[in-house]
Amino acid sequence: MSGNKDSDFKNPLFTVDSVLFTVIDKELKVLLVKRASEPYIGCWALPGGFLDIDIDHSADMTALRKLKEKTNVAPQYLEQLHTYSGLARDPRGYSVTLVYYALTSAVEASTHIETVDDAKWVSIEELDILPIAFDHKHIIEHAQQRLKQKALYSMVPIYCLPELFTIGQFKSVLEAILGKPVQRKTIIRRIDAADILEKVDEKIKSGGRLAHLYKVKPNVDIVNFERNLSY
Amino acid sequence: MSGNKDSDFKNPLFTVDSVLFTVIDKELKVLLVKRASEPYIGCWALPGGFLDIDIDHSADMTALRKLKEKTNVAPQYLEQLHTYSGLARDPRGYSVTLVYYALTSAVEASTHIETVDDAKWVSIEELDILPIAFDHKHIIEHAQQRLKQKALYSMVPIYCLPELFTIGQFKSVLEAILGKPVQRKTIIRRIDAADILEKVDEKIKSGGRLAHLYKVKPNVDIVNFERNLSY
DNA sequence: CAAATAGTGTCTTTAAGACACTATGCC
DNA sequence: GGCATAGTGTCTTAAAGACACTATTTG
Repeated sequence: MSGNKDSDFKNPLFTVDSVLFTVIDKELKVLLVKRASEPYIGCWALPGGFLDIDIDHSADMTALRKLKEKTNVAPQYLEQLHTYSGLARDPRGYSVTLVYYALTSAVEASTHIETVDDAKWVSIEELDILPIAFDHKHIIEHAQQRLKQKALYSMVPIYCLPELFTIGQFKSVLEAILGKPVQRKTIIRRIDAADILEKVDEKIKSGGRLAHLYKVKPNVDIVNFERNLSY
Repeated sequence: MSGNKDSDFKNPLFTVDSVLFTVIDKELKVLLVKRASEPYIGCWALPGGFLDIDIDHSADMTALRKLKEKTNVAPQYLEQLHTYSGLARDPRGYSVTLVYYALTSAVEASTHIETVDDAKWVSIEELDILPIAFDHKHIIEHAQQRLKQKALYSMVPIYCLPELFTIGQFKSVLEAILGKPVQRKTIIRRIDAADILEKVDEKIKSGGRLAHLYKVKPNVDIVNFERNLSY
């Protein structure tokens, strides 16, 4: 029953946050911003904020808008993770936070991030030594787990890559996400089966033999495979 | 950034709804309740309502509480589906609804439902001919799709079954969810591999040879398989 | 030529699909 | 016995893992 007569409820505060991932130097990174106000002032937190009903057609817009403020670009992939709620998560009172997870290519987003000092890419290991606000460390772990799962059965990790990329780069991204080696052969087979990438008529140097460049075909959907990579 | 100083935003109305599934007579059914007030008075809608910050420790509690009001039992399985938001979904204004999907065994829930006339099990085909409130038809389709996906790679459909059940019943549930036949052999292999069910020392008649009864082992987690059933 | 990375060939392994077969209960 | 459902055996098929092999580029 969406909505009732009796809307004179204490309505909880509703916010939207995002866990934006990318892979830099074969390491999985998360975008965090430094809090400028209490509580948790000076701590690092997920980018996000209040849904503005006048400009955000939906919560997706809120997530994109807040991410754009920090990175100056829209992430290549955005999906809802979970909605967290309760009294204990924020000292100011009962809160409800819709969290997204998102993927972007490092090159596009990083130019802008490097110019500001209240936002940075944080590697997963760094999370243990940085002060993280609210329950955001827990949320990031949850998001990482979900991304890992998604990497096992879909092509979504390509959205951590720039428009043109090589199989070797894709392999690095997958290995950063999964935390374990992946066979080149398996990746090639999946690229073949998914049929959502096309070879670009261009090659790039990579330390050895020149590598083919690939890009995502226009207007393709996410493809799920019937079989996972092994855990 | 969960929360800010400036909480003087027009906060959207936040509600929690659930898509409760079960399988009755080899048909997938959804629990709907008849709306008693405007808008969409007399139409059928998903059970749900406002989060009560005084009694709901989290949104999960809201979903469970509202479902218990209608069925008198807690569903065996509950998971977040998606959060829907926007201006167009409710004529009264901008709304944000966290939707869960849930599974229950028909026998436990149905006794109570049959005593009230504002709640009933609706089969998926019936959705086209019943008047459905808000965007709930779309939400149910989304939930059904997700349940289907989940049935391909996990054991969650067992939560549509009573405590003790046979492989034949499990097969019926799977087939109702997937809308296509499934091999008994495949189910048996999965039960074996998942190792979360145990044979009960009891058999039940089923029209032919007596069937073994199974139950879920205590304190087991959801198991995901590395390979899907085929689409 | 050596080192490095790109890309192929192919054998093994795992788990599902298909389907024939046996088993057991009720009429 | 005959029907219906339970349950097994086993061959086929699909796709990942392992890994050796060839190809191409730079130094």
